[in-house]
Amino acid sequence: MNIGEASTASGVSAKMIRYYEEIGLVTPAARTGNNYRVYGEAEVHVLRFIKRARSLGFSLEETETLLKLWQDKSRESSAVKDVATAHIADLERRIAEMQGMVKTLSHLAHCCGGNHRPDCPILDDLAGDSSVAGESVSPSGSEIQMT
Amino acid sequence: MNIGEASTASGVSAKMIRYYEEIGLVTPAARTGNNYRVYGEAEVHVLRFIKRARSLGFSLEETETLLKLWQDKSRESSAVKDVATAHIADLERRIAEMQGMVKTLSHLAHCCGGNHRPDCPILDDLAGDSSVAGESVSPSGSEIQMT
DNA sequence: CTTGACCTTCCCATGATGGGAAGCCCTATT
DNA sequence: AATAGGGCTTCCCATCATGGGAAGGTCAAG
Repeated sequence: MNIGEASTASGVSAKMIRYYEEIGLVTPAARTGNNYRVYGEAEVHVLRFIKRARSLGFSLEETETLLKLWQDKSRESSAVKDVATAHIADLERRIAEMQGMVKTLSHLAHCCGGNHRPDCPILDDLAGDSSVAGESVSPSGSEIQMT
Repeated sequence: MNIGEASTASGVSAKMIRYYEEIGLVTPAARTGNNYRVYGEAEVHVLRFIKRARSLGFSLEETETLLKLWQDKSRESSAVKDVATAHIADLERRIAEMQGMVKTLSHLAHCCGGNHRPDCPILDDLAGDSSVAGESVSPSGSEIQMT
């Protein structure tokens, strides 16, 4: 199997397969006489593993750890679970961060007329004129209506 | 005000202030005889605007748009609202994507013993052996399809 | 006049991926 | 056989926003 076929079979682009080899994530592929990389089912399986880990948001570094654990038949499942748990925590942190942005922005957008007139609470907030609800949408009072 | 003071006053690192100038996000600062950049309140205000926009997750490109709208006294608030609304949609898309990952991972982590034994549903999933709970959580790919 | 804290520009690195050029190799069609 | 095409190789560059650090100029205080 050439790199193109391995790419199709694994869903990983040829560019990335070469890159993963370069950074040592996968072991260098064997070469044919014409210097083409050649792959077998085992290699494609590894590439699909990486693809799946990436699609779950694991970094290449985490993916490498998981890959090694996968290949280590005497691993302890707790080691895998630790990696996953840490990643979940990181995802949740980032989700919360973005949800905070959405909350603030939704509030500001709600307060913005979105019409032909120039006055805009969104710009006011960005400019620091937090007469609207600067710094994280004050939960209690300040239901300011402006149009 | 030198760049260091402007940095402290705005919360934007000196490195980033120079970079913003380089890419044309802010107008080049005036220079003193010794070639030092010099800043006034207006410039610091702009930097704080950028800082705030960045903290709400706007890209530098979006920030530039917002900055121009801010400085355009005859803007229509709808233009601002459009930028914000698009950004909210993008954030929500990314949040949903990450929540999908968390959902899958939480399920897998829940199923994983996390003990000294090697068998691990997390690795099984990554390896494609989705004998774990009949792949109801993630039908092979928590990626969001865009078209 | 030295020391240290600024400032300047310039280059490099990150993470993960894509784009593209130059050149070699193989196969199929003329 | 010659040529066209597609696939492979390596190498360099770009992204996005930020930081690190070197080499050297400048200024104020001791």
